[in-house]
Amino acid sequence: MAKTKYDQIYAELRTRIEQQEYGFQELLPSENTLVKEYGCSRNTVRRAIGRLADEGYVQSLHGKGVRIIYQPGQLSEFMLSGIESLKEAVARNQKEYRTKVVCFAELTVDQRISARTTFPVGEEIYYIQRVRYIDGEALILDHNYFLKEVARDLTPEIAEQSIYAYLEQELGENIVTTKRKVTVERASQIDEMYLELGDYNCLAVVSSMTYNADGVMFEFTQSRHRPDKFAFYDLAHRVK
Amino acid sequence: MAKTKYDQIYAELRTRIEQQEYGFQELLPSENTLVKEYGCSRNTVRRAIGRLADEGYVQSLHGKGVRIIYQPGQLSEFMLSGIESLKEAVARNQKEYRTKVVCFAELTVDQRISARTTFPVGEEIYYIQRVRYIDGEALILDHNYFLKEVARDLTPEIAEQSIYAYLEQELGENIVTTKRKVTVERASQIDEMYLELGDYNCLAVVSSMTYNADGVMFEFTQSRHRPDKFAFYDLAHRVK
DNA sequence: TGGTATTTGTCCGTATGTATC
DNA sequence: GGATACATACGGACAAATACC
Repeated sequence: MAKTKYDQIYAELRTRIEQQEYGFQELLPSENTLVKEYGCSRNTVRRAIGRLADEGYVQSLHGKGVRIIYQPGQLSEFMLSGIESLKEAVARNQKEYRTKVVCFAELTVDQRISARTTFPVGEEIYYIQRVRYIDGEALILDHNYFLKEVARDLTPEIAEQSIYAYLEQELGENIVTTKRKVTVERASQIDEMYLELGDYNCLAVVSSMTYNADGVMFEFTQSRHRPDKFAFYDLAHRVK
Repeated sequence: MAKTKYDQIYAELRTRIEQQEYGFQELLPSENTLVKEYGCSRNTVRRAIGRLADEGYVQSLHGKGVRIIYQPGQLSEFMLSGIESLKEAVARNQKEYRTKVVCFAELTVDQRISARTTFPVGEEIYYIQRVRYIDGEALILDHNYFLKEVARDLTPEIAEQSIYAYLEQELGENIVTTKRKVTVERASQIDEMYLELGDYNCLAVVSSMTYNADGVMFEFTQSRHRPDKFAFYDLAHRVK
C-alpha cells in the first residue's frame, strides 16, 4: 500500500503512536535517531513527521523534539474527515450500511443548478438522490451532481454501490482535492420524508466540490445529515 | 511579515492568484522557471507550491504542471477556517462585533469537567461564558476553559477584548495546533436565553482543543452558533 | 554564567524516477 | 525517442532554540 519511503516511515510511526508505544506528551526519537533506524536521509524522516503533524498526531518543538499530541479514543467516533467515501468510512468503523437510489436523472445545467453547483450552464450532468442507511437507520440524504464527461456511463446500479470506487477503478480517475462547507439548514419536506428526524427541525449539511487529477471540478454534492448522528472533524495549524 | 524564503514565494504566488494574474484553470510557471525567477533552489519553490496546494489554491499534475483551482469570491463568505480568533475573522470581513462576558469563574477540574474537556482532574482553570454579537445580533455562545497555569492572570476585562491577543502579545504564548469537532445539538434553555434562535430547536456546536508551542493543551472551547449564521469551511486532499 | 552538544528549521545542489507532451 | 515537468531521495551546510554540564 505504502509505496514511497516517507510513506512507510509515516505509517510505521503512526502505528506506534496509535498503539501507544509512544505515549501522549512524550517525545518521538530524534530525527537523527530515526535516520539511522530507517537508513534514509533526514529529509525523508522530516517528511514523514510533517505528515504526522498535518494530521494532528505530533507537534514539532524547535530545539526540543517532536511531541506526541495524539490522545487515543478521541477520534474513534464515526468521522468523515479527509477525503473518504461513506463506504470507506463506514467499513473503517465496522458498521453495516446500505444505499438506496431514490432518483437518477440526466440533466443539462440551467441557471438555477449553476448557481448552486457552480457548474457552467449547458454542461451535461447526472443528478442522483441517495439515502444512506447505517446500521439500519436512514442517516443521510445525498444530492449528487456529476459531470457526465468525467463520470461517464454512470448507472443506478453503480450509484447503489460506490461511485468513487467506479471512478477510480473503472475509469482511472483520481480524486485529489475536495472543498467542503458545513452548515445547518432547516429540514425540508423531502428531508422529513426520507430521514427519521424525530423532533429536530434542522439538519447538518455538507456541501462539497471535488476535483480530479486534471484539476477539473467534476462533482458537487450536498449531504444532508440527521443531526444527532453527525460529526465533522478538523485540524488547523497556526502559520506565523 | 514573511520571514523565510519559501514563505515570501508562497505569499507572492498567492497574491498573483488572488488578483487573477494567473487565472482559474491556468498553469503556474514551471518549477524551473520559478527557480530562475526567484534565484533559489527547487526545494524552496516546491515548499511554496506545497502550501498553496494545502490551502486549495492549486493542484499539482505530474508531468503537466501546477493548475490553479482558486475561484475568486468563492470563499469570501464569513468563514472560520484555520486558526483565527473571532475578532480576526470578523475584522477581515469588516463586520461590527462585540463580546459580553456573562460568566467568569476560577475552578478546579472535577470528574464531570474532565470528561468533557480531557483536562486532568485537579487542574486549576478559568471557566468563561461569552456571548458574541456580530452586527448587533447575538450569534455565538462560547464556553471557554483555559488552563490557569498557561493563561495566567486572565480577567473579565481581557475576556471582553481578545484572549488570544493577550496570550500572544502579553504572555508570549504561541498557539500552534487546534483540533476541532463540529456537531449539531439540541438547543438548551441557556442557549435560548442568550441567542435569538427563532424557531430553530438546535444549533451548530464547534468543540475545540488548542495546543501551545510546548505541545500542551491549554484550552477547551465549546462554541454554540445560531444555525442560520454558521458556516465551517474545510479542504481535504486524497492521499494515495 | 557560559560553552558545548543536541535537536529542529531552512536552504542548497544533485541524481534518479515517472508522467505528459 | 526526446524534451519538459513534477516526485522522490540523498547529502551537506548553517541557523536557531534548547538542554546539559
